[in-house]
Amino acid sequence: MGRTPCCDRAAVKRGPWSPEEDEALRSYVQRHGSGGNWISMPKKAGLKRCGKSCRLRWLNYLRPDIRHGGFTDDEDAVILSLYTQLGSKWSVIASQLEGRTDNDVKNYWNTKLKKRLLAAAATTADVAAVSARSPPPPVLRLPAAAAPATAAAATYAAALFPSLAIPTVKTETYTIDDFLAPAAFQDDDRFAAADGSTSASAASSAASTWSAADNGAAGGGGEGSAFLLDFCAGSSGLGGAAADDYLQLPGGYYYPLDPSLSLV
DNA sequence: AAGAATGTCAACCGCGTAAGA
DNA sequence: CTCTTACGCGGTTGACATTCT
Repeated sequence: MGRTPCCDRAAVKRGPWSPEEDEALRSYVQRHGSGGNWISMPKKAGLKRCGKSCRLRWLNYLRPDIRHGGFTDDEDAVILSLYTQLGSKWSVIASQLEGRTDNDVKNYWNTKLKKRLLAAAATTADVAAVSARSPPPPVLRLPAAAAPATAAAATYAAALFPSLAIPTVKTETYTIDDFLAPAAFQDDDRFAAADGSTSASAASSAASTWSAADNGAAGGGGEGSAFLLDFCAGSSGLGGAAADDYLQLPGGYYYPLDPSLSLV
């Protein structure tokens, strides 16, 4: 039992697009747009393709404002920072990079940036020690219900890429039950809790109330406990900074553009 | 030179969800 | 309110290119 296919697979062409198909799609979309309906569009454009395939081809390759390859250091920093704060929200991350698609960012992360991160971790003794306690690498998985940015994750990224400015802003303190972190973070003294205690002590105090089943999004292999995280969210309490100083992200989150805005 | 291994990236799959009937 | 349809997204696959042995 599977989901009903969006189109008749036997009747549509699949695989790589030919230049002729590209031109047919490009000229149709430029003349008429998608018509608000990608499913019916291929037929109108004279293409034997699934509508989803057409949409993907247009969004990821044919759009005139697309840039491919050649990611800059600044883009690396944004990707790294947003990934550590938001996780694999590729569409959100890509929306902050002009001309980049979610597919491009995702591929770039999976094939290059992640490896650089691991390589950096391997050459940094203390970071490597953290990684060794909880392989795979300590990517923070955010609670599905709240998904706040995390200063701890940004701090970790800063430890790996000291030359990059990875800002965070603390606007509110949440209770220890609200946020969970991978085991790799929990007994590392560099990740201080908002109340001034270390994450280790915070984790220890909360250990009795946490279990792996409590939050499947917590990651870190299932072991571990909660710890208090600083985070940036919401439009109130941005420390008096102008709204223009922040990227507004879906869900009411804000990403500080100026490193000097770090309030943690 | 040839085959194997690895890297890259376009494309596909299927799920969640918004919108409309 | 329920059901259907289409869109958007993240995860995964597979073809092709490149590097290694």
